[in-house]
Amino acid sequence: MTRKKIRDIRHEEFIVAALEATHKRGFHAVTMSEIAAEIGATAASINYYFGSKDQLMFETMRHLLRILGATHKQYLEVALDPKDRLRAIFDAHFDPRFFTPQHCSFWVQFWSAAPYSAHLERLHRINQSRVKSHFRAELAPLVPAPFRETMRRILQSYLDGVWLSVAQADRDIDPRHARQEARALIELVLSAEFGGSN
Amino acid sequence: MTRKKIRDIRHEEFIVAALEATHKRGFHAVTMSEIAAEIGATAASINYYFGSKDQLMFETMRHLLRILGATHKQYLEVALDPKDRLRAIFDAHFDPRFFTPQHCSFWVQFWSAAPYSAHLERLHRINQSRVKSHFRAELAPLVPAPFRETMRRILQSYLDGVWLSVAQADRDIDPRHARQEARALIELVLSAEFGGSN
DNA sequence: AATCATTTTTTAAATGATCATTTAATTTTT
DNA sequence: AAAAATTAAATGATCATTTAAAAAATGATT
Repeated sequence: MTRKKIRDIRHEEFIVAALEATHKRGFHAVTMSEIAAEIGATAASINYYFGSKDQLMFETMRHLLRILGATHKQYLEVALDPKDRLRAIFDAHFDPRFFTPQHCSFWVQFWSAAPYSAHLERLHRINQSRVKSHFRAELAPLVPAPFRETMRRILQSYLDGVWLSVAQADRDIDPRHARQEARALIELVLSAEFGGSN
Repeated sequence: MTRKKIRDIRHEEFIVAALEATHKRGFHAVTMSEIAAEIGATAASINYYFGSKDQLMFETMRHLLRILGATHKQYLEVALDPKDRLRAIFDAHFDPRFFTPQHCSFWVQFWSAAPYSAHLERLHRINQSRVKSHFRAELAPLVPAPFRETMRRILQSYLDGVWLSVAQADRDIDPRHARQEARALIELVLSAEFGGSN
């Protein structure tokens, strides 16, 4: 059978611990000991498994990106038309598995810090261009080319902004509501009178 | 004459230095010495004038908020109709005096860190409720009550999101363009068919 | 089952580096 | 001369990381 290696178990445990501890104490303030304490371990063992604090944070973000990617894929599989495919991007980001206080805190703080670390910035660039091309592809059949980039930037900025709000807890976490609101924005964007007839 | 006190001169110099150094090195990574070096001073003098690093950062954010408030006021004074007043919020945020790489970096990183400090959080709450009530007031004559909060949250999230993008430098700083795009979004929001006819 | 050598995992303590802040003295201004 | 501004150096605290040793798991051999 697929008996899990200790290495894999700890890897996952520490990532969950990193998310929880970062949510509690902040991305920069959180210490190795605090993260380790979440699962009753010591700081040294984090280095045994991850090599460094930075690497743990890096792996934690990759973990989030994997969840996001898998969720997005699921939604795309059941999408019936172009509008569904556009919604799938928001549905994935606002899926209850992904859209949690812990994930939002980590997400926002990680990306804020990314411009100051070559290692993190690489991840940021990769993710950013991935999201950008998804949006472009889904908007292509829905929005005329001259307006497409404007609409894409509006949607992407909105998406980023929701996280910032949530991380700052001036808006409750409510995946269902976040989705509804995203759909309202999508309707606005698609109902725009694009230059011509009406 | 209004001869400036040394105290006031240094106060402003250090705030500019904090913005510049934070932009270069990151909100948490930046050191007192680096900030002081921006104006050829030493770390100790920051404490002489501000008492602590935290307090300097706090005062720096208040400085940004003062600029924003004054700019907003100017735009409101020349606004002719409700739509102009709504635009004024975005115009102020995207004014060239405010919408700079330095300010964006500081702004985003400061607010990301705010939930983890009682001192900073207070400032955040005050500012957040100020912006919220501005949006509510300006949307009141433009959007029917049942849709107003949704539209407000869309606009506010968008506003937050633009900063996040800019701080991450995957979008160039271009105040004129940012304004145009905000106006496009305002048009979308106001052209929505609110419930009734269709 | 039991033993023991080997490997893997874990930890306590040491290390070393970095900083914000304080202090006491010096320089500059008034 | 007195006050204000500035600094160099000391202080003390915090941490990530390393090291060396201990504990736990593994597995081969009886």
